[in-house]
Amino acid sequence: MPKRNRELEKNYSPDGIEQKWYAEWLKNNLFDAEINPEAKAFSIVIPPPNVTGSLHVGHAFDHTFQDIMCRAKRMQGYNVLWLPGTDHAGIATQNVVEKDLAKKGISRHDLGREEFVKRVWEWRSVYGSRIIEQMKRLGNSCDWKRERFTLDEGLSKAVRTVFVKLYNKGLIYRGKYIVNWCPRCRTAISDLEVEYDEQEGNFYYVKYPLIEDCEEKFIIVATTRPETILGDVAIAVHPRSEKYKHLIGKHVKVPLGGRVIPIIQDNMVDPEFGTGCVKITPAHDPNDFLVGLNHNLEQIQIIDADGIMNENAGEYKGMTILDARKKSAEDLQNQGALLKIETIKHSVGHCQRCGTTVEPYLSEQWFVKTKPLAERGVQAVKDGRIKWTPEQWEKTYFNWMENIRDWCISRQLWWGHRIPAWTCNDCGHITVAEIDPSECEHCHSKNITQESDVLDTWFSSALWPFSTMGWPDETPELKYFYPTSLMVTGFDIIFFWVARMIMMGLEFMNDVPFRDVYIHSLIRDEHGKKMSKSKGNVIDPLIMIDKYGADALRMTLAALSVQGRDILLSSTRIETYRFFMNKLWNAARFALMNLDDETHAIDLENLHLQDKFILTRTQEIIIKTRDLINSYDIGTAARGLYDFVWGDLCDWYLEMSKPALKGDEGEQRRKTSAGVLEYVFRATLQALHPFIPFVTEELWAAFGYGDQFIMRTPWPESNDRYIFNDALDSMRVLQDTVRALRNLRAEAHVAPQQWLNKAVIKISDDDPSSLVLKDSLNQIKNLCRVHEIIIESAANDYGASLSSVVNNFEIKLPVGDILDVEKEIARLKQEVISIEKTVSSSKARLAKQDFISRAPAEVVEKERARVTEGEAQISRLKANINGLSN
RNA sequence: GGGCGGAUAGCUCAGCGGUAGAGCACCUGCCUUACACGCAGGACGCCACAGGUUCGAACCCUGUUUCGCCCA
Repeated sequence: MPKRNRELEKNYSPDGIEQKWYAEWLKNNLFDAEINPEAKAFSIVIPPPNVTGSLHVGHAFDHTFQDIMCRAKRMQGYNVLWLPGTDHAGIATQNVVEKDLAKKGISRHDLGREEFVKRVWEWRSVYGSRIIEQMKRLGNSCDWKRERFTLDEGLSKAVRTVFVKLYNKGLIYRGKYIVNWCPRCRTAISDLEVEYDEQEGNFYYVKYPLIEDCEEKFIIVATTRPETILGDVAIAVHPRSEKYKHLIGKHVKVPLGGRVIPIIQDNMVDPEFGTGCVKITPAHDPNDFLVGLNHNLEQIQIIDADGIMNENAGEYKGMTILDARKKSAEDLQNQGALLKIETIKHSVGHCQRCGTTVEPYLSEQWFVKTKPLAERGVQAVKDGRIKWTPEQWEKTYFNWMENIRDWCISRQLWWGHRIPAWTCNDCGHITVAEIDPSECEHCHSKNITQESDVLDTWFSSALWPFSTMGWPDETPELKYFYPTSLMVTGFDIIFFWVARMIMMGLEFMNDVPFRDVYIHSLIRDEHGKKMSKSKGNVIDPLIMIDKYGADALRMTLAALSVQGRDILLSSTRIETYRFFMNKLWNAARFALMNLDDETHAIDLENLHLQDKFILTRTQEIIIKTRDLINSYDIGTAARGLYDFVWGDLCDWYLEMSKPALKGDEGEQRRKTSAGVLEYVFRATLQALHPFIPFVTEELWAAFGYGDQFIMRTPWPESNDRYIFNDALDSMRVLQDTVRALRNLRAEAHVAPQQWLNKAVIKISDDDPSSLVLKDSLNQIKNLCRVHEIIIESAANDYGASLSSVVNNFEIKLPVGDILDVEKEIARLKQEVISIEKTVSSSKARLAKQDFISRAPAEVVEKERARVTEGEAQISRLKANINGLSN
């Protein structure tokens, strides 16, 4: 027998309650994944957040979505694994620790590699769990016992295995190429880690004097980077350029430095852009680099790794790029080589981590040859082995995968997976091995040195779906939970994670890493602006949780989520759902006040309209919510639950049940009503639980079901016996009637709490609505605060009345002297006009032969009914107007 | 330059072939013994523009305008 808690506070406060239940769930190991081949599995690996990070609202959304899925699937009988963890964020973490050291005046070079890495680990042990603790505040039901870190032992082993296998397959290579270089982080970064940004810049028109005797004395080249002129090795023109083709093969003098360089032809030149020819600086521009390779041009490096001009830059040596740019422009000006300067908008790359302008930099780096991997990745989606939601993102994925470029994976950092390659100082051979070798595999020299670079953090993230489950060992986890069921992430991360995980999963597991990908949109501020610390428009989820509770934040994020549109969040939005928690709380409080400690059977023979209505709606909502969650439409699911609880349950069902619950309709009715009430609340709390786990667990206990966690209950089953086909229609009749009557009250300025003596419903005896209304007479009285409702078909006169037409009947509210006749006539006339409008438009339709013959019969019928009903309403209204006029 | 998405009530968004919906904001009454974190009522929309398809279009098609985003 359930022991109800009838002592709920008047207002819900999440303080303490959320912490309490989270601790309880942990204590009872409710998040632990079970490996049980007898049962179906559902698994998600969390997209690992950066270990230096703190939970932002984007994470909160991403995690709320995953948590809803996991909690719902548990209730649906799956063994659920939600595997959490963080990534080691090479550049970011190294930056953080270096900044700390800098405060003490120490550089990482002072410490040396080994000591520095030790310090980073120390930092991680102190601060690395911050974001994990924050996830717990949100209510994440992750299996924390399986928490992983991309740099932990197991994952490092996986990284090494993958590196060696790819290298042996020829899919990893080393070479000197132009890469994106961040001079501040002093490392190469991948294409994906560069963010482009339109900037105003100068376009310098520079004269390069021709050496050979020609008609013209010089050729004009436009460039945004005059300082790189020092590294020019050629001028390129389009082979079919009318303007320049006669100059191909001639030479020019570089205006700075005075070297003589050739004029070459290349298709890459856009004859329409700038002056129609370009200078070629292979060491400092990615396009020029390729041109340089094709034409066997020299690569003159003039800028060093710190973004400082080097010895090849002559008198510019030691200058920063910007100083050199300024000085070169001045020097060109002074020697008359600068024709003009225009301002142009061009896109400039910046380091995603620190914002520094990225330099194209020629250096020795390691790359993954991605094409063969990408082909399989494309195939897996085309085959339907991976399904994208929303589907449109497939295109983005295909587009990237089909135009994929090799991935620069080496980073000139100390924090990360050190590349397992050793160069022989004697023969130059590179030994790549899973276990640190003691000699060169080629010449057996012991004089070998390990590569100092580490791997891109995302290299290890790409392995996350299987490395976290123990790969390369064959573990029961892999067998049971791989491929994972779902990957949930934002579209900004499709390439970083999703695409690379797919490639690596197919290559090493020979199967996709996840069956479904759900891509959600980004959260922006209330004005649609991207949240950023510098703009100061960041909504901190932890502050929101403190203020409104995790449930309110979760429900907000869930309800606002729509496919294919950014989510605009503001704290007033969260407040709305905070109010919803209170509404639910008070509805439960009301229920508890009206339930005894027994659970009563629902006597199907003893149900009233409101019972049938809410039972029917409950069946709908549990099915609909389940299906919507399973199709990842949590927004519609959350909004549906909100409307159900606030509208159907609180506004109508609870209000209508009050008399029966009080015992006004006898003991049998009280018991049955209590049975319905309890049943509905159980199902409602269960359906809400994945969205708002804390308050539902608290209320579940308050209802006296504390011997079992709601979290571990099965999803409510729908029951056909609780579906009453005409209950919803009947309810609509009742609702229309009540609204009309309330409207009349408001019209007459009757205070809400004031009881009126009498209202009259004029309805024909054979109208089916008549029975509905008669059956619910008590409810109507209560909802409208009228002592007596007369339902009759006769035309009795009750004196001066306000009136309203509803469907095929009429409501009159006798108000006597207080009736403002003129105002009432005006109101009724207004009503006539509006009904006439719809009637005439319906008539116009019905007059068209095409409509009658082509539209479905039911549509035509509906139109006819509209006319009949409308005309009847008009004549009633007119009769009332006449009555008042006399 | 290529691709994607949006344009619906003052704001934020649902709806996506059968005469427009919610929340917030606004206006009018109310502390009616679950809830003022509330209740009841109200006002507010040529559904961006122009064509087309259809008996019928906010919804489908084609253009245009405009605002975002991604890729080069």
